[in-house]
Amino acid sequence: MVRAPCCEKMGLKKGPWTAEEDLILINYIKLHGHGNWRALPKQAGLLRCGKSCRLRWINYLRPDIKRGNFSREEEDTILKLHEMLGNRWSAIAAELPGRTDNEIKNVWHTHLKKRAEKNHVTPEIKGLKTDQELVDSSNLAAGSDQAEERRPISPQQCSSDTSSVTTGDIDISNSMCMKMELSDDFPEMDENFWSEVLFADNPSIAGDYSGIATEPQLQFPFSPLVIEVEQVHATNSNMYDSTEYWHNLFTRAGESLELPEI
DNA sequence: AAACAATCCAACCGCGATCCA
DNA sequence: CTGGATCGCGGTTGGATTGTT
Repeated sequence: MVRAPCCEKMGLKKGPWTAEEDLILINYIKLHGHGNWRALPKQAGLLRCGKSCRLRWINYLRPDIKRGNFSREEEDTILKLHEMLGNRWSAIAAELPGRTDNEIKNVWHTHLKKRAEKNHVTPEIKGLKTDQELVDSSNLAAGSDQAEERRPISPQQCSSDTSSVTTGDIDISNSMCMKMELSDDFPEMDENFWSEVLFADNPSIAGDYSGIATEPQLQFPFSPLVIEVEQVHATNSNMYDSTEYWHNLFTRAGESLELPEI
């Protein structure tokens, strides 16, 4: 059997996803689910192959995705699981809620591999091990040196443990992942934030995201959804990199609410 | 300030597994 | 049972960003 390569058909787009495409995909899956990835792009009106849509959803747009740096605990878990399972990223990801196999794979290759090699506890393991090997490697990992300093936070990434920014200012690490500290004139980030502020016109969308913005520091991974709220149809996604854009957006969102006394 | 190197990570590719007619 | 269609996984790539000289 000869398989036709993915996206072989002419006219299918490749490369980075635009905000509009993200929005189309999110809205389609919200309404119809994703029973058939192959058919999804055609039905949703996306010029992408199903594989690309699936990857984008799984690795980036899913509402339960946890963005930001990996905690020390998560990194240790990855090191231990990799010791036991080898490069079975999906199996490792299954033990880390909100993390994707792709993300774990990336963090392994960029940070943890070096750490493991430095500690001499994580030889490259391919495929399954025997039960006894699993026991042995687990014991080995449990006794490994975990006293290494936490690596510095990359300025490219947003994180739940970055130092706070000036009140009212917005720290944007990239267009899809921003973090801010609340100012006094900003709506409170509680479970109603998504439905009352960002999705006032479409409360059904808010439900899946209601748990995201409940911390004093808001983590905001879904810029396309904000775009929907603003009904902005930009052709240049670079505009979302603008600090001014986000500040104005949130200021306006706050003004639209009857805010409780803070 | 410019050039170059290093790093990061989203997205792609190919293949094996699984489903199903 | 067979084989086409689809899914899911792991490896890899390449553009963007950051750091260094």
